[in-house]
Amino acid sequence: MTEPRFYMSAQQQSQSAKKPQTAITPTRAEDFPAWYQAVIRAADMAENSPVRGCMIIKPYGFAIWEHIQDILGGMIKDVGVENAYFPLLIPLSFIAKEAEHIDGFATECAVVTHHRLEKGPDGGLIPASPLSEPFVIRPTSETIIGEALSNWVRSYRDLPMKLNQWCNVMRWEMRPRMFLRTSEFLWQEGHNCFETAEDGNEDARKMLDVYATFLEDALAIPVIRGEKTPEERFPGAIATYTVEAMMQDGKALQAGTSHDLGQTFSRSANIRFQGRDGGEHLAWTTSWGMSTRTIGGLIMVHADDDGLIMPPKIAPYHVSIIPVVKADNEDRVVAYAKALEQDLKAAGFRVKCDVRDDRPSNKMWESIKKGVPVRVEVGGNEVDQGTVTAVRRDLGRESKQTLDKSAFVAQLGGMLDDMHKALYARAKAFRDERIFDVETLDEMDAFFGDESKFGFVRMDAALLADPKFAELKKKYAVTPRCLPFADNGAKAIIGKSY
RNA sequence: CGGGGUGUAGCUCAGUCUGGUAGAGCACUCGCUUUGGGAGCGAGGUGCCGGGGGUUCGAAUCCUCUCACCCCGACCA
Repeated sequence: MTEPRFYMSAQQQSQSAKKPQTAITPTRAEDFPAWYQAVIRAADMAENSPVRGCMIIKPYGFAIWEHIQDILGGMIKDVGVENAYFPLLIPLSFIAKEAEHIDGFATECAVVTHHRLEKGPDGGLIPASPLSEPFVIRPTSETIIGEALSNWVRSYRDLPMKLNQWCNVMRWEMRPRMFLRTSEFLWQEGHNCFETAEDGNEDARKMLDVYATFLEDALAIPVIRGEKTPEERFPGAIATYTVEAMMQDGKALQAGTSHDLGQTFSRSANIRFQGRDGGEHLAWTTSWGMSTRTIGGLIMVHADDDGLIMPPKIAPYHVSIIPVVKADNEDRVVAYAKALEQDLKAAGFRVKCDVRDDRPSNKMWESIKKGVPVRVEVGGNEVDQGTVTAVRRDLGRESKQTLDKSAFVAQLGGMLDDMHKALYARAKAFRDERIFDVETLDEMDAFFGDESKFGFVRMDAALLADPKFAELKKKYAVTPRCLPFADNGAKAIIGKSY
């Protein structure tokens, strides 16, 4: 890895020449996976727990998830879906009902087999009473929600029925990674139920659109919308739709999926209704989910060698205020900073006024590493002049400007909008420059074989059936990410993925 | 689940080959001087050397088992 493989503006490059020390070591170019872990720690988002594959999400990381819940949750309700909650434990017999489904999930299920602990001979505790039927800790809830729907759906007048739950799920992962693939993770899973095949398919596509809109408008992550190939489909689905994003190492991340389940689960769960024709029919269902993995994507799309960069709409804080005090002006500066905090809060912004007893420079670096969109410094000069000095995280110190306090409060919304657009544009340009159209599998071989190139290949979807594609897939550990809607299924996007 | 690597202070790591009283930088605590992109000087605290078992007079170091983390695969809505 000799050339810089990551996005750097000329400005950032000159900066790094001046200041080779980055807040995060190693840098993206040096060791991307280690950089990713370091960003999470530096921003105090999460850490590993005593339980393998299960992470502790710390307040700063969880605040991001809460904003995702607020925004995405609102969008889900806006399309007529209601929230509910279903059990964590699923009877083994439910999971076993659908053959293809259990084939897909069997290897990653955690199973609860006992319900009581007793003192063992060594004084330790041992599970004592076996359950008559083991439970599976939900890896997803199609089966148990299907069971409920079979009771709730009687007539075509009950349809559509649209449910969503925010919950944790467990999939026993062989290779866990913070946020990206943890054994326990948080998500929302939606389960909708319809009268006709057309209604179901239209819904699966609509919910994918909700995800795409959310990712682009709230997280500033550009996505490719498309359909998974049959091999990549959700077990039991007749079609799986996906939104794929490109990380700064050129790998793909599936940021949300939506499944047209046809009648697979209504058949196994017996979701029947009396139709307009008086006859009995199987319902058509969909399911769709987005998880805390998205937070990993957020990091890998936007963060830089100084740490996180938060898209303003889901940033835990829009602004951090850093008082720069001297011995003789501390009271005045702190009072000014707190007044500014109140003004900004009154204007609807999320603000952190950092009055801790610490050096201003340390507070600034913390703000940078946490990716707070706008950092405000107020000291004696600002107090005297009634101004604030503001810096945008994505642009760095070069963007430092001093504004009249009231003008700043009035302009902050616009600054945050601009930053959102800039993050999106930067990520989109990065991605678009790294999607390469190829005509043949030899060209695909040449692309993935070239160390200096990384990203996605786009090619004729018919090439997926060529036996040589299977060889290349194995050789480079790449997979078809999707058949983009934009090409009406004629093209396939190929890449490495998380 | 296969292959490889790493576990030593809050963090990054040296020390392990060749066994002999536990180390550095940063961070932390106190004091003074400082304060607009990671301050300076002085003083101070910090460890079941991942865990169990062994070899040895003596183990961070050697042997063995185990756990965790990281990487490459396999697997994976």
